[in-house]
Order: sequence, then C-alpha cells, then structure tokens
Amino acid sequence: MRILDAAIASVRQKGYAATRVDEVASCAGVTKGGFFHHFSSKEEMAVAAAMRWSEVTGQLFEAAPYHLPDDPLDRVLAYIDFRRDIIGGQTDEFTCFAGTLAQETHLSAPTIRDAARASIFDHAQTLTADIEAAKSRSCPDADWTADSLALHTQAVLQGAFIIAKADGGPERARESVGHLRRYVELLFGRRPKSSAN
Amino acid sequence: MRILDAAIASVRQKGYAATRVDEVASCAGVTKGGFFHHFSSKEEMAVAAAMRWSEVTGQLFEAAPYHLPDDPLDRVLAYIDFRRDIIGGQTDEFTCFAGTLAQETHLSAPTIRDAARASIFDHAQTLTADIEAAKSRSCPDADWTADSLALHTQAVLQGAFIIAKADGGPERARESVGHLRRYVELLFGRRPKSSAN
DNA sequence: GAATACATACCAACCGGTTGGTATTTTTGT
DNA sequence: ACAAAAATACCAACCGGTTGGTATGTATTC
Repeated sequence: MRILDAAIASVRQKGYAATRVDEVASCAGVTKGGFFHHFSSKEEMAVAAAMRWSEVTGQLFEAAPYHLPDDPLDRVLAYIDFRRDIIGGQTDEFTCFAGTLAQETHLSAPTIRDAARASIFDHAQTLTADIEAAKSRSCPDADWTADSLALHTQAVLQGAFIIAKADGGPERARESVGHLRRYVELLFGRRPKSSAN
Repeated sequence: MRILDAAIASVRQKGYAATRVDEVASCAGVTKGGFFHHFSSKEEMAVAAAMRWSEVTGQLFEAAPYHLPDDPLDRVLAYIDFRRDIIGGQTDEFTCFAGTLAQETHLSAPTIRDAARASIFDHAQTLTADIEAAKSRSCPDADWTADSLALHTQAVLQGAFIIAKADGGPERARESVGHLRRYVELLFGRRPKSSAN
C-alpha cells in the first residue's frame, strides 16, 4: 500500500506528530479525501503502518543471509553483524519506524504503542530460539534468559539509532553494535576477534 | 526557570512536536505572551531546555553516590547500578529528555539536535576517565576505546528507555541495563555476580 | 447497479507568533 | 536620597496559516 509506505517514510524522517496526513497522501499520489477513504483517522493509519512495518521487516530478515550458519551462536552473531552492516547512509534509511512511533505515542495513543510494541517484541522473539540453543550448549546455568538477551539486542539497536540521530551520522551507532557483538561473544565464551572500535 | 521545567516535563511526556507552547506557558503560570517575552520561538525554548537539562542532570550525577568507590571499575559499575535503580515509576519520570528531543528534531532543527547531542555526549564523557583508568589496569591492549564504551552505556540506556515506552513499564528496560552491567564485568574480567535476569 | 476508489471543496479548531499595553523592578541623574 | 527614566516581566486579545477531518460528487470496476 503506497499510503503506508509514505507514512513510514515520513515518520522515520520527521516523527509521528510532525507527519501531516496531507503530505502522506500527496506522497502516495492521493488527495487527502482519498486518504480518508482508506483510513478513518491518522491514528488508524499509524496502527496499519506499524503492521506493515512488521511485515516488511519480517520479510527482509527472513530472507537475510544470517540464517545460513549451522551453529546457533554463529547465527546470532551473524544477525548482529547484519544489523551493524545495514546501519549507514542517511539516518532515516536505517532507523526503526516502530521505535520512533513508540517514543512519541506511548502515553497519548495506546493503540499505536501496542502496535509498535508488537513490532519490536515480535522481532526480538525471532532470535530467542537460537539464543536458547546456544545457551543450553555453552552456558545452560547462566543467570540470564534467552528472552531478555534477545530484547537487549533490540534495546542496543534502538539506542544506537538515537545516538546516530543525535550525532548526525551512523559511525558511533555502529560502534555500539560492535560492543553488543563483543558482549555476546564474551557471554558464550568465544574469543573476541580483533576489530578496532 | 519554571518555563523550561514545564517544557522538559511536557517533552518527556508527549514529545517535542506535540508539546504546545500555550500549555508549557500555562503550566509555568504564564500566558503565551509572557512565554514569548522569554523565548523568541519554540525552537529557542527547546535549545534552552536542553542546556537546562544538561545542568540539572549534571548536578544530579555529580552528587550521586556512585563516585565513592576507590576503584575506577567499581565506580563505573556503581554508575550502571545507579542508572538501573532510577528506572522506575512512570515512564516520563526516568526517560531522557535529550534523547527524545534528538529523535524528533535530528533533521528538522539542527540547533536543537546539537544541543541534545551535547547533553548526551558530554554526559558520556564524564565516564571516560574511570573507564580509561580501569582499562589501562586490566586490559590495556583491548580493541575498544574508553570513549566508545562510555557512549555505548548511553546507547543502552536510550534503547532501554524506548523499550520501556513501548512496553508500558520499566521492567524490561532494567533487564537491559543488567546486561550492560554484565558486559562491563566480562570486559574487565570480573566474575559476574548472580542476579537473576 | 452498487460498491470501490478516488477528487474537490470546505470547515472548525488549533497553534505559533504578534501587538499594544500595564505593573514592577532596576538603573541613573542630580 | 529621590525622582525620572529605562528596562523587565508579564497579560489579553488577536492573526493568519495549518491541520485533521467531513460532505459531496464522479469515474471505474465487478
């Protein structure tokens, strides 16, 4: 849906409150009247956009090459490398639509927040199986859960995005993801490879 | 300044774009006319608020007890514990004004973004000396810089705040800060103490 | 023929900012 | 020491552009 893609692009650039339905509509090649034929309110659009975001990113990550390694820990590390590698270019090309949405609507629009929450948490969930497998192999008695580590990866990414936005560029954000990689390596007792940070 | 405190509170709750100068003014006990006597625009208010935020948080952290330990690594760990302990209650009571501001204004208002950037990066900077000291003691040849680890702590915190906002509560955010603590312990070869996560 | 997918035209509320004025405090001239 | 002058801190009312949303009409598709 072109309207949702335009909405996602606008929110990533300017945030939810600052995106104008007029502009979303015209970017999608529709007038405002046409927009309100598809969505009864801006809020409904945001919820739909969050679901579309889940769908689009879901396909992107499903098709990504980080699933190839045989070892589950290697897959987790490959995921982190993949996330680090796609941080680049303009800020609005790599930051997370759902995180941005959650930040602005957490108090004012619970339906939007819930949709954003689902997008983030469901994506984190896709990592837990591999983390759990790696954990039961290398450190079954560790005092942390696969679930919490999976969500932590998302927290680091969301934080890195804010650093990138504040800094005006992706370099420092990538450094943070590098620290996340080293953390996972250390957690599972793998010798960190040297990679300047 | 009452106006800046009201502005900070409003931005933390609703974000920058959604805060109305009318409301900021009346929360500060002033009319809109009075507001524009002190600030020539909403943007100027945001920049001033970011500087006040730096000042207020600067004093808070300077007076905090995490500086007491003699060992620099203990101070860094105490800092992380301190940050984790103050994550609680309502979301807008513990989240970062500067991070919220940066997210919304990174493209549209460079002056605001720069002020937010300074607030975050300068605060990170207060950690580098201790991290550097701990590093040159335990792992002088490690392939990461004190500076990047300091900024990483802020990235994790900013990310934890987004998780808290999306989740509607601080528990999962605290878990992430727990992972950050474990990372620092592992980095410096200190045996992690068991603390369920 | 009726549901879909739009467009045009419009509106009421809102919002950042302005204007012109008043009360109060501070500075200055003598 | 004290009044004139100037700067400060505010307010009530207003302005014009913007914004989310509506009402109504029309071409296309099934």
